[in-house]
Amino acid sequence: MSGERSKSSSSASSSPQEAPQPPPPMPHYPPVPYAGHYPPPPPGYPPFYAYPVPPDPAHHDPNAPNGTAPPTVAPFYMAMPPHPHGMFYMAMPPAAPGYPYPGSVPAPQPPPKQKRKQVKMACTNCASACKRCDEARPCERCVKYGLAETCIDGVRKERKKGIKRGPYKRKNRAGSGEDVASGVESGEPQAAPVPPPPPPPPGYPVPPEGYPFPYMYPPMDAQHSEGSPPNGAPPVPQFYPSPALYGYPYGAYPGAPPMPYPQLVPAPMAVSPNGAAKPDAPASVSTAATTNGATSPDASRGKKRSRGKNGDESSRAAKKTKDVPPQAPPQPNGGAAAPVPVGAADKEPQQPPQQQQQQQQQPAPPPPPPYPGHVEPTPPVTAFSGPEPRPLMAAM
DNA sequence: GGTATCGGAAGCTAAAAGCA
DNA sequence: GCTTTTAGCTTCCGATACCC
Repeated sequence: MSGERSKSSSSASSSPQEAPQPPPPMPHYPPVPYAGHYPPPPPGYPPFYAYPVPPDPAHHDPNAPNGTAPPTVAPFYMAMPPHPHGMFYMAMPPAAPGYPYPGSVPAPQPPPKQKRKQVKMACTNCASACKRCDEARPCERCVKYGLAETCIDGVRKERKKGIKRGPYKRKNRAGSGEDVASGVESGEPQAAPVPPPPPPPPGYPVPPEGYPFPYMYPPMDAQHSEGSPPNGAPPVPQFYPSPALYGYPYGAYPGAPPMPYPQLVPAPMAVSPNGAAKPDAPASVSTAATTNGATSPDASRGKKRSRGKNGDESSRAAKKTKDVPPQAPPQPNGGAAAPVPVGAADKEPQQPPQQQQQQQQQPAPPPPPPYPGHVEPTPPVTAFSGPEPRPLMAAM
């Protein structure tokens, strides 16, 4: 629907030195045929509507009890106030627990990863093989491979002493109100902090304080702008309280009190000094960006290894036990020197977020009515008596 | 199919630093 | 003293190679 959304939100970091440019023209999206799985909206319903993503059986909650079917969500209509023609800028709101993202983006709720347990001291056989050991002696693996008689504890290397360290930085403890640096130590599920609203796309003014995102902007292009003054004067930027305010996750939920559609609100003229949009930037916030050179867990996966036919313990022993070689089982095969491992060149390339666009092929609304210059109050969405209408945010 | 090899992330834990 | 942080060291996951 709002195909411009993803492009605009990420390009806001463009340098303010660039010359202001008009926003890209609003593309015309042909009406998408109805998907056919859901009943059509009733007559008179607001032009935007949507349905939840059908429950995906592949995404089974591992924490759910066995046999529990994934929750199903009844079809609902996504109400949206009539909006003006022109730029339609929306940013992705945070997810809320229990509700899927409407339409496109799956709510990122990875299952809690179980912490790896490791034994205090692995036996020499397991340690040399880098395999899981257990507390029993002989351990399970040694028994399996007939190494029970050599299954003994290794010797833990003594830690170096006298290592000087600089003054350590205090981490934030829960409730201390200090700098939030950790929080991961507590192990308790914490409410995800609401990210600050992203800046508007280049060329569009920053909304005034108190206007939550997503924002809707009327067109700034005076040539085909219905919201611009007729005398050729620059259009007055106006902000519209987000439709998301009237829907999930900002307040719409089954049983929520109805809220009226917003009125058009003039905003102070505060054109941002940024420049042109960069349409190639993805919309997703790159929280996974490693800024300190730390490698992500996945970055090392899938890496090809050249393995030197062992015998030469140099590489392994050099890494692991520089001075206390484990009592490794005899290696029968003689060894060619291990080639140097491949470098960082074979890191997995970043995957572009294409899934969003695919999932946006969803029930399409009829074209919105012409914008008359202001938003007329529309009956609340709860006045609709369709199949359990639920006002939802309109970011799709 | 199995085991061997091994890079490196994850985890453990003791030393160092900070605090009352 | 105790608590907290840091970092050295170990465990073992997971990928690949090799062998039967």
